[in-house]
This record gives sequence, structure tokens and C-alpha cells, in this order.
Amino acid sequence: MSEQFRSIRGIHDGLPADVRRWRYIEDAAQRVFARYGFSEVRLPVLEPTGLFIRSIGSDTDIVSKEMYRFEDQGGDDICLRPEGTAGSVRAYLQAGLTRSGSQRWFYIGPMFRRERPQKGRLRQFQQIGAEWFGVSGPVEDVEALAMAHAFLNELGIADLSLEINSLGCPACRPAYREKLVAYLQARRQSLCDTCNTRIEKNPLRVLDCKVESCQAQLTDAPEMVSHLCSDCQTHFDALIAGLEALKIPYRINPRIVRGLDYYNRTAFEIVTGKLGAQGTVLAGGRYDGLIEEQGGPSTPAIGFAAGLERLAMLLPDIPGVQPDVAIVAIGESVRVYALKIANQLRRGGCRVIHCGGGSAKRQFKLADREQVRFVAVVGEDEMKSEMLRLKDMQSGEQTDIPVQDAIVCCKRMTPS
RNA sequence: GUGGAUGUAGCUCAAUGGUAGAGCCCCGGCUUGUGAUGCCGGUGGUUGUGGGUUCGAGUCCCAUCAUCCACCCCA
Repeated sequence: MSEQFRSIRGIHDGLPADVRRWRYIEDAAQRVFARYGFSEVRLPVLEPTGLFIRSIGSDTDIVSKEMYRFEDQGGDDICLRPEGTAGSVRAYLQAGLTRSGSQRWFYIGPMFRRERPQKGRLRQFQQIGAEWFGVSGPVEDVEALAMAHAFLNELGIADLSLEINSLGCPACRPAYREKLVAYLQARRQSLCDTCNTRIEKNPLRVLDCKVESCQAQLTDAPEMVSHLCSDCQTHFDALIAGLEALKIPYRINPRIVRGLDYYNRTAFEIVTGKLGAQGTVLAGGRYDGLIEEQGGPSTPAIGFAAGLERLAMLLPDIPGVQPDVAIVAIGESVRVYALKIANQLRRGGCRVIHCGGGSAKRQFKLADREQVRFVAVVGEDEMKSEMLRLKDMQSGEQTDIPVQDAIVCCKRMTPS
């Protein structure tokens, strides 16, 4: 007795019921993103490790402890991509598109992060992401947000809320950061242990600490949105004006922080209360410095990514396609003939399953379980007369009709 | 990486430390070519895995693995 294999921890199978949801989501993304002029790209799952160290930042959890990283047989340091933006920028530069005007891309694919699995958090998960290169204005920020909003709207998911913030820019963030650190240091004693380490590592992170006693200390903490430089302020104001004009509901959340180093100015999240601790369903923001950081010309950009599995959890079951007709073959003598009939029906555009033979009862049970609308009985009589005995499984009525008529009948009853 | 909960048939769950069961599902049958309800029968388990305590462990103890939930972090 050999041991059965299991999928790797936190890496799950996409079974038919899952994939139906995924496809539903992907189809919505394709439709909506097309309306905004975005084109799909398919980028590598394996990338040089250095790409992420440079792009995301070596101090981040993602890079420092969550990457599937290894040396391949040729001695190259490579890893499974933990997110999609870094690779998109790499591809954008590699293809020499910096002088081709703004580029509007989207992608759908697996990402890998070696974290402890929990609800809405897998080690291999899928993201639907959009990246828009070469645009700097608040207009594009509004459009990107409107596109994200339209996408989720298309899915019909209720009770989502959009939260926005500005992270400032290299001109105003350092001064704000100093002010915040001073504020936090004055309250060191009252903050939790993790927050104390965050003061040096990533002080902004303290702002969204979940510990109540910490939040109590932060009621009048300085917020980035009230320390923006005039350019950032103008940008933020225009973003808000755009959202208002499009009547997209939003909430300014000064506590939104980005874990990844490359973000600046606009940052946003769309969250649900229905997924426990992993309620962020879509998140993104502006990353004006990343392309230059990767060695390209200074190029502004904005993007977002949505978690496919998280969205899927918010969707009801999606019914699979049902066959129109099941072939029930009676007797050995019609074996080959029944196969031909099945294909003839398929060529005519019907979805056909073949019940495989055996007793009529067995085959009817099978057909019933598949919830087909019709059963076409093929026996010696039918073979001789080139007819089918077509039974409507809902009404129980059955009639003998020519094969061609059966095709028409089955197709008409189940349109799509 | 840290903490908590849970692992018994394909699924949902039973079984005072004393022979592992039920329901559903699945397979076959209830005369010859007709399904959903009915009746009969059947397959299926080294109780996640490995140790230990005991005359005896599904049950108690330890370890390990997996799943779930939370922290951390993030989509």
C-alpha cells in the first residue's frame, strides 16, 4: 500500500466548482478592462531574485522571508514571483516601450508567497492586476480607480468599500516620517512590542496596528494626508474631485499603508468585512519611482491587483454547463452506431454525453444524475429506422423522431 | 515564524479504556428497452502518521503532518 500524495501545503487545486468562479471573474475582468483600453500580458512566473529585492525592498517581509527562492542547475538565483508589478516593469523596460506612449496592461496569473496559510491566504494564489505606465496625472488615478470599481461592480459583489489615502512623495514623506517617529517615540511605553520594532523598521505600519491599546495612543497621531506638499495635495484633491464626479463612493483612510517600498501618492484598498482578517480584496496605488529604480527613464505609473481566490469566496456557486442530451444505447449490436449518433448530435451543436451501455435502467440513472433535459434511446429498432426515441426527462414524454429533428429539438430547448 | 482548534468510510458524523457504526453517496439487483420516490443486497477503515502508557487505545500521553482560525504580513 503506497502513500498517497498531497498537494503542497497552502497550494490548492482548482476543481471544477472553483474554476467556474475563476472564469466568471476573469471574464468580467476581460470585459471591463477592455472598456478602458487595457491589454492582457502574460509574464514569467520565474524571475531573477534581484528584481524583487530591488523593486519591493529587501526589508519587506515578502522579500526577506516569503519568497520561494533557489539556485537553478546553472547557478542562477531565481524565484517564483511574489507579485506582478516588478515583473511588469521589467518586461516594459525589456521590450523598449518607454517611448511608445502610455501602456495599459493587465495580467491574470499565479503568485507565490511562503506564508502560513489561513482564510484567504494561500502560498500559491492568483492575482488579476492592472498596470498603467507613463501616466502621472490624477485623471489616470481616477480612471484606474473607476476601472477597479467597475470590475467589482460587474461581479455583483455587495458590501465593498473603497478606501483611499495619499502616501506623499520623496519631497514630503521624509519630514512627515520624522514627525511621526517623534510622536511614536514619546509613547513607546504604551505601544505593543511589535509596534516598538515597527518604529524603526516601518513607522507608518504602527498606524494600522490592530491592538486596541495602540490605537488608543494614536488618536491624534500626525497623518500623511495633512502633511502633503503642495503638489501632492493638488494631486490628491483632484483625485477626490474625480471620484465625486463619477459618484464612486470612497472613504479617506489615513491609516492605509503600503508594505511595498515602491508606492507613492495615491494608495487605495477595496475591502470586505466578510473574509475575516484577510478582507482586502483589491489594492494598489501609484509607483512613480519604480521604473527609474529598475534602471529605466523616470516614468510615472499606477496599478492595482485583486486576489482572485478572495473574490471567488464572495461569489455564489456558478452552475456548470449541462449536457443537452444523453445517449442510451440498448444492446451490443448498436454499440458503434450509438457512438456515431452521439457525434452527429455534437456536430449539430448539441452537448451530448454517452451513457456507455449496460442496462437501460443503469443508463437512465446516469442520465438523470447528469440532469440532462433529453435522453435519446438508440436500440436496434431505432438503428433500422434511423430514428431516435427522444424522451423529455422533465415531462416523461417520449417520441420517435428522425435524428435531424432531434438535433433541432435539443438545441432549441437549451439555448446559450 | 508564533498561538489556538480540529483530524474516524468518498461526504456529514456516532462509538462509559473492552469486537469500529449510522445516514448520505457509490455499485448491483427488484424478469426481456426507461430516471428522480420505494424494496433488497454489496464495495468501502492498519480511526492522519509514528512512538509511548495499559492485559487491552478511536478514546489517555508525546511527537509529527495536514486543515482551519488568529497574530505577523498581505491580494
